[in-house]
Amino acid sequence: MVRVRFAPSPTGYLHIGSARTALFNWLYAKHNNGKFILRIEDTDKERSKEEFLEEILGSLKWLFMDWDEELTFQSKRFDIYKKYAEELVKQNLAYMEGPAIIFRVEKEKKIAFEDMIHGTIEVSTNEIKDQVLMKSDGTPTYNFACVIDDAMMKITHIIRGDDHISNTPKQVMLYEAMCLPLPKFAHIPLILSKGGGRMSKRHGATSIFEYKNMGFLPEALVNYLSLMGWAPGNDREILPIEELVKLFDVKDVNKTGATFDMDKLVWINSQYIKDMPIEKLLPKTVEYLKDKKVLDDKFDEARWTEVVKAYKERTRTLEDLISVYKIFFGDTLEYDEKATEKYLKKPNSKDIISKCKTAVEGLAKYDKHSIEEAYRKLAEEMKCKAAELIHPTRVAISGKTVGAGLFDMMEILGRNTVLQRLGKFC
RNA sequence: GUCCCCAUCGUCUAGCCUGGCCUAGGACAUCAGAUUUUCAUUCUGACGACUGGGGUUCGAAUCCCCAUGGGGACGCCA
Repeated sequence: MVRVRFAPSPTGYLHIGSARTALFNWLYAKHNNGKFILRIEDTDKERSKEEFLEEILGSLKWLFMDWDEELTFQSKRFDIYKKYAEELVKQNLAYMEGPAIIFRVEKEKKIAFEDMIHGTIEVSTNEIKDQVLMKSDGTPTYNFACVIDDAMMKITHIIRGDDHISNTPKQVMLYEAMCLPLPKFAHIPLILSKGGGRMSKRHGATSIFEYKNMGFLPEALVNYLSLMGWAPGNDREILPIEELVKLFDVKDVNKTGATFDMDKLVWINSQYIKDMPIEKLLPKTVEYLKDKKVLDDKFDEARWTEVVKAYKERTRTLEDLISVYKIFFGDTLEYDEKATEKYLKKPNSKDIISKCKTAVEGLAKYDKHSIEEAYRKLAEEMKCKAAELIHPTRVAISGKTVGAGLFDMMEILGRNTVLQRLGKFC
């Protein structure tokens, strides 16, 4: 039975890199019908905060990563670590230095381990100095607690970032000293930021919830993250999570660091928005607008449904929908300056708009087909292209040159609003 | 500095293990065309890479070595 773990330290929020590590663990567990377990590495009392834990768990849930079994907190296991450390002292494999307990490293030895991604990695113990196991304050060090916990939790595969490669020989020594069974290791490449160097708080947004805030769908983020250091083959890129579970194998993860590319994430997000059925997408848009405090008492679900249908093809992030909401539910419109200049302030603009207005007023039936028909007819009468009517109308009723199909927009807005907005430019 | 890891288009990657099918495939981005009432949609096309040098071999992106470049680790942080 495969048992993997994700072991965050609640000293900060969950960022892209850790989320990807968690995802690879989760995918590996699901693919093998194994368990995905969470261990909270909160040995640093000063820096560990409850709110960070909440944020980390919330982020994992948002990304569909459910975990098995109860959370393990290292802070509750100090006496266990101490017992193991004292045993090592008894065997003379470690020694006391004041209240601290330190592991004795024998020189001139080779420590080798098998990595599922990198193959054999070998290091001389000459590179490793004696290792602190228990600190003077009675808390265990990372490398020590990690080994004991992984063994006690019967973790079979340790999938973690490349940056832990140099910790591994130290841990292997401890496994051997305590006669604990060695798990399999897989060190996955780090995610790098644009300027080179690992993703960090300094380089752009890294908290998972920030991506939520920017209007990304968790489905899209999971999909994108899975493609950082791994590829399913057959040139496939858009894969639902079930498909990822089916195809993922940690052996196929590559060794090279991957640079995070926002453009591609945005593109994947747009694909998810475009292809998501309206029933599924709608609640997500509503929740997003609520979170953003954009949704107000003018909201009308039936109308919003029509809006989303009309716009989803060209929506890249949920954030795009904020300005769209304002067009359909706001009182005052924000006009794009260049657009007004081009379409509403020309000498003949007033004439065009008032003719359009008259045409809309004269409509027996108000729906997109009738409106279109009227516009085409009017263009014919005016001996001009329909586009010459359409562009000014679009700017007048939405403030923008871009958007969904004009006649869809007009139908959704309703005759009164359209007339009122056109009236401003006659 | 020492040790470790890595090296295919600007970016993510396929191919590498098991050398020939690679005049190196796909995607994002960029640019150009087409369609559309607009484009932030869609479709076409263009641009664009095996880091360098040595081997091994009839043959190397693929195997080996060196150099270079990038990343990581060297905490009583995790």
